[in-house]
Amino acid sequence: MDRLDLRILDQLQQDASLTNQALAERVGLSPSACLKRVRRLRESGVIQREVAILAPEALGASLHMVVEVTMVRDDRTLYRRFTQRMEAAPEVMQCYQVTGEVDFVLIVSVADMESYDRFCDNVLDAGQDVHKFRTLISRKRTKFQTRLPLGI
Amino acid sequence: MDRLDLRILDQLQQDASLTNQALAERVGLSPSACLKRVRRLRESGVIQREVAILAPEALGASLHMVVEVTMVRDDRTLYRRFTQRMEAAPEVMQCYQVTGEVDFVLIVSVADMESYDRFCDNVLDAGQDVHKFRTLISRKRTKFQTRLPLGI
DNA sequence: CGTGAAATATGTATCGT
DNA sequence: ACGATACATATTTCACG
Repeated sequence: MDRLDLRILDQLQQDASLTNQALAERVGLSPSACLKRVRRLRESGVIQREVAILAPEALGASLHMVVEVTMVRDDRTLYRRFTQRMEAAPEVMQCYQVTGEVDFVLIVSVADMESYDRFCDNVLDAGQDVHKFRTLISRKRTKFQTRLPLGI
Repeated sequence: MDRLDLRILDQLQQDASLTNQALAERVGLSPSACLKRVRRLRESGVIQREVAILAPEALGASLHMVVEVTMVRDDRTLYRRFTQRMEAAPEVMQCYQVTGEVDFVLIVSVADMESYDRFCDNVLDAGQDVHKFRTLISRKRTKFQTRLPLGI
């Protein structure tokens, strides 16, 4: 993966709707050479997928929560079951396993408080594996980006 | 925004590289009708942008931090300056303004601990507005999705 | 990696409901 | 106002140099 690949990736991180022609021009390649690289980057898994980012406010999913989860005990099997449950829950946008007093941090998106209450009952408390959790209610998501710093 | 728009959005949330033809077929519209809707959804800002999601591990940006920030005092101007600083920092992927004992939660992506130390010095501590912060080091990001639950 | 031609997709105009 | 069909334009894709 060379400088050209990194430039391609950085462009696509910002705008994946670019045509291959326009992308090729920006990075200084012919369309065919550029396409070959993009395909290789997709197949190798560096480009995981291409997605549309929607405005949460326009869709009634504008309530974001940061949830700090502490497990009942430190146990691999318990952790695996928990992460699988989070994987299956559509409200859970992100799940980080962290070090320290807390075991997991979740980013959860819901329409309203009732939906969040249901989430707590049906997903968080459903496994007898969560000892306690603390919810930080987000009044405002002031930044949301998916662009990783590639250092180029 | 009707059921058809929601189906279009949910498809594009999952895969924005779908051709308009394939998308039209999936939602049961003619290509031209589908394209009109997609264009409208883009122009109205419901579709904010289309981006490539990259594998952080493949790019040496695999260290994720959850940072809880407490400000020196509750002050609108201070908050605005802080959010602007976070907006400008490429390491800050997300910034949530939250209620409770903590004022902000950040999701930060860096290559290594040295980069994170530099970030703390040059960005977090640079404004004399942060009273204290707590870093939760992520050992593993077990889920990362951008797909909002649209309830369809 | 680049060129050029065939295959495909996008975008537009027009008509019908 | 919205969707379908058909046509013109643009893009993708592949064989070859």
